[in-house]
Amino acid sequence: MGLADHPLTALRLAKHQAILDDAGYPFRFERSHLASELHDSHGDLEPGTETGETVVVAGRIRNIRAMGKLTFVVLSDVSGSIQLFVDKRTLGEDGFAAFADLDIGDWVGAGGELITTRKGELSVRIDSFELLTKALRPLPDKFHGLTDVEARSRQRYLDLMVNQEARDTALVRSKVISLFRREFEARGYVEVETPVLLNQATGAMARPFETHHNALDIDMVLRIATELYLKRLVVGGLEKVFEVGKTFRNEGIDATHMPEFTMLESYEALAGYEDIAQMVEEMIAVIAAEVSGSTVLTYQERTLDLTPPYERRPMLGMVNEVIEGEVSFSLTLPEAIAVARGNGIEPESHWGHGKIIEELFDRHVQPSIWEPVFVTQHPVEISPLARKHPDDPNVTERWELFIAGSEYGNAFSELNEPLDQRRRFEAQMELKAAGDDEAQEIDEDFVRALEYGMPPTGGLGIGIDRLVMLLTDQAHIRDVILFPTMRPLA
RNA sequence: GGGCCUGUAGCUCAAUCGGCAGAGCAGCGGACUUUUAAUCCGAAGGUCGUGGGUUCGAUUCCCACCAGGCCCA
Repeated sequence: MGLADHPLTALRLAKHQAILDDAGYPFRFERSHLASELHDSHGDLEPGTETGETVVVAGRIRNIRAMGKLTFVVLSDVSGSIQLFVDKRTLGEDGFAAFADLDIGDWVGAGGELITTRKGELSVRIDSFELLTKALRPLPDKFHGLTDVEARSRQRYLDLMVNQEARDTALVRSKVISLFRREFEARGYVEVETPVLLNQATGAMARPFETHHNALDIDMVLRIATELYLKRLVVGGLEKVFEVGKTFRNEGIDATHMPEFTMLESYEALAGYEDIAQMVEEMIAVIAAEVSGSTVLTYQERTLDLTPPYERRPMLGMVNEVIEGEVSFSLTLPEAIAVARGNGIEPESHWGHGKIIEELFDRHVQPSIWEPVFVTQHPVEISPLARKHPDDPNVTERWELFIAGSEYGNAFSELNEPLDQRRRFEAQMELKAAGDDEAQEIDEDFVRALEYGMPPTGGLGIGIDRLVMLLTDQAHIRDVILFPTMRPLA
């Protein structure tokens, strides 16, 4: 149905067409003040004040209260809103009649004296105005707004227009990324960009999106991590690099997963995993304090303390604290499988001790974590890019940061010994052959890079979306991503 | 993948144990120079998600499909 066919839009369209047929719309407009600037500088005026100060504001009409020869308008801009006091005496007969043609949703620029009304509301008593853009469609309900989850995601522009929370979340997200950049740069890191389009998906265990390059006539995949490319840069001598960008994993969608998400990865030559842990807890504390004013915040109605230091606890110990029986690397595989089954997990044929321990952790430990904890010493079997722990060759120098039941970061002392890296890749390929479709493939050029010598290096990955969820008290990843992946309509 | 739930006017929501589908806001006409979701009067506005089936008659019952949500694996 076209705009002309609907009673709510036909009249707006006719007004719009009349403007197009006449002088058209302005290309630019000079505004003297944002709404918030006026409130900040004139917050405490007595009712009935005439400041004598002339200001020019611009924004979208959010509400109109017309009472005969006087109209009150709520005009909102990026900073907030300001009331227009539109009276026939000031604006004149013709201007007042023209103003009556405006609709809620229109963009308007207006100038006049800054006053307060009898009730004390700061207002611009306008003596001139200009329609900047006509809204051809009506805005959502001025009181109830837009609440339908689907509509809010599909038409994010409407969500942003009418829901303050949507705007706040978008701004916090921007701020978080900006602060990470500031923090990394302050530590001497340089921001780099690595390829999104690859011949091979490496650096994580996940299924990639597949695509095709026409000119080269080759199949390609979208990256599932930036890890191996960033480490090539450390080999190249850049020493401290980070990248923040979109990563893609061909998986389902739920409260904490989106196929397209934003990951931050960093690599620092000469650093170990504990150095990275200290850096991360510092950064999270700084960012939380800057965006929410405190390192103690409320998430989903529970208090959460992000004040460092965070606990460090080995994964195996946490698992054995809560499961029936005890799992360890000294068990035979059948014994380990029996422990898994005794705890409600049916191991797949390609699982070893390490995978069993991880599954026990995911099922029985992770959901009950609330305060931040660095879970350390992941099994080698599930950590093909991490360096083995000097005290225990079954586990690695690795941690994952868990908060409120979810994973927020992953870091390790990077495996830099090329012969071991090749063996680890080969073990992954055996898993793949055994039916693990998320096992990694060998990246020959990455191994070759290691053969030129990578210094001891501490690496990190942080899921930006989830961190923003935490800092904005959002329960769903779709609410921190401006345009979440959705099925097309029809 | 399995289970449960939702889809009705632009928005937010009702209702119909199967018989002409309702309200508030928005919009339209009118009154009003101090409103704050303004108020008052009036007249409008619907592919009841889509397609089948049952029935004299379906928004309502049944089936399939589409989109979304919640829980589980």
